[in-house]
Amino acid sequence: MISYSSHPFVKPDHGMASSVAELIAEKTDAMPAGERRAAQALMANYPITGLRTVAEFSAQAGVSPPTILRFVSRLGFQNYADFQARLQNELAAQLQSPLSRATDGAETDATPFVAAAVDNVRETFRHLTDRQLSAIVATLSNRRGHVYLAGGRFTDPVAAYMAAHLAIIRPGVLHLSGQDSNRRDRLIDMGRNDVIVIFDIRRYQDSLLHLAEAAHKRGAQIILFTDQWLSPIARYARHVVAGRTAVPSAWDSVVSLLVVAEALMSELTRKPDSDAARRISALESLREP
Amino acid sequence: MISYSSHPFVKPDHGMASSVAELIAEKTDAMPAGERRAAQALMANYPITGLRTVAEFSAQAGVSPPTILRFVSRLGFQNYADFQARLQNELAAQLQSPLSRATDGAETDATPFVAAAVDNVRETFRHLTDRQLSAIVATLSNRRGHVYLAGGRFTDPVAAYMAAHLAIIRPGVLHLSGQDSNRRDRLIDMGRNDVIVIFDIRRYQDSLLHLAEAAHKRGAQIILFTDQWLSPIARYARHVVAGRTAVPSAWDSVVSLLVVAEALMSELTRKPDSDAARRISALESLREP
DNA sequence: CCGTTGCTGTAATGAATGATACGGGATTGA
DNA sequence: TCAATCCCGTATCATTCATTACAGCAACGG
Repeated sequence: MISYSSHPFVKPDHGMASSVAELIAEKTDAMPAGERRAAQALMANYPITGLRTVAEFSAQAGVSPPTILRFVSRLGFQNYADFQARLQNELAAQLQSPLSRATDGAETDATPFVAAAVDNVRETFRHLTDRQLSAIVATLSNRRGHVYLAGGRFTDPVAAYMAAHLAIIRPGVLHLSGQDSNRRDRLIDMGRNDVIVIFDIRRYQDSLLHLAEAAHKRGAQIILFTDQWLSPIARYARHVVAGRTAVPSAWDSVVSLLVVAEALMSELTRKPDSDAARRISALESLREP
Repeated sequence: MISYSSHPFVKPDHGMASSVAELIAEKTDAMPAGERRAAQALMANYPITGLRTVAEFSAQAGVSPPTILRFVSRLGFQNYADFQARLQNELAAQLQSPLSRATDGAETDATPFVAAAVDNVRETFRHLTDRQLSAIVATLSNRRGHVYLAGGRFTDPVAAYMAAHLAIIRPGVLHLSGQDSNRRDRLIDMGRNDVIVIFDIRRYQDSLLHLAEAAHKRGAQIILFTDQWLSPIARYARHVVAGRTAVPSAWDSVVSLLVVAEALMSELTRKPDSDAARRISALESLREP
């Protein structure tokens, strides 16, 4: 497919070690395990952790205080104070010119892949109206029937993810996992009040089409998550979410579909007539004692 | 409207002033001369000066150390440590979403949720170096052992998604689904050449920690996908991917972790010494005839 | 002009921090 | 498998830090 660069994950290279972050990136390979944990903890929320005390730093990294000191020493600093001074100077310089950094980040994304994924999400939501989303939320709120979820080869995990949340928010949620037999058996229970959420992106799977067809004949409402070229299931679907899936990769991306699913779960939980909060606390009390 | 769920960095409110800067603006008029000089010095390059020691702060303001402490006390803080903690928390919150301001000026995103998700993805990759990603790709390329994948309550689908792709790219891929017994049984097979990919975001699950611990003891390399607050598994991990998961929702978002996983799969497939292309076509010919 | 009040700096103290020496334990190579 | 090396954590030390007490000083009102 498209090869944007001979080197993987290319980012703009600012020369060598102009910042502590780059210094760490260079040397982290040649570090022992403990110091590498320190580096990872620091990079996880850079540079705040480095501004705290050695004890706090070490606690967050899960290592002993001396390991932190060895870590800064390996980076080339004479003592912890010098290290912190360097971080503070970087921070000061960064805070003084927030605009230049903001435009830097906004224009050139980390990698072509990330840029494409972000574009996909934005574009997906640009083509989704609030009315559509609200309608789907309303459909999923209907307590008079069950909600079934199913997906294809690569989208079934997305269905499972959505089912995991939905099962907490409301009762009667069932994830129809991979096996066709399992799906067929559940079909006989489907009726007019039921909803089935199907994820199907290219290459569209016949088994899902058959499932949708059968569910449709039984009167179930179909919510379809597909790509921008629309699965044939769209013919039977009550609601269609068309997400952008193209990325510079050999594989398609389901990120945009996942964001839509998460946004729906968020709204569903926020809904006034939803007793999600009560169910969550009830489930937690069931789990702990 | 928006309920930012319980958050490690959320701190007690010291009145109606939302930030220390506003607090100073309110009270600076009613201050004695020396303390006012302290306030001015702090505001001159906020908040760096407040993060230094009392002695340095006092030197920069041209007053004595006790004056700094009286200044802090007048702001309502009980001691200097509380004051610095508050400043650090503000800074952390500000650094966590530096791009949101940039998107404010440009195009406003469809919903706060989408904006947060996009920021999360960008921020996650800003903290991930090329070298880290390449190292993970290299680790996952090692054919001399197996690759196991496991996840928590909501992240297990992400593990499954990654496993679905990885199983096509290379042999020896195994998704350790939910059941602990299943996981325990597989542990005895793990050795020095094996890799285990674990997804664990808050609330961190003990079962995953035990799994990681055991795998680590057996010499397996751990690749950890977690949130920015770092699962305790980070202690045992060879590689740590710290994704941003905070969104204006009752649930956390795994979108950033998914994007990282997809980016890794993309690179892994593109790799020159990967026979992914051959495997893909071979598998397709197995399915169709 | 003097007494009072309030602000500020110097000095001393106890706590907490960064730094170091040492021994156990894991890892690596032969 | 064994030995050498390196790594890491516990315990300890010296230092620095924040904090408090106290005295000098200026400002203000009587």
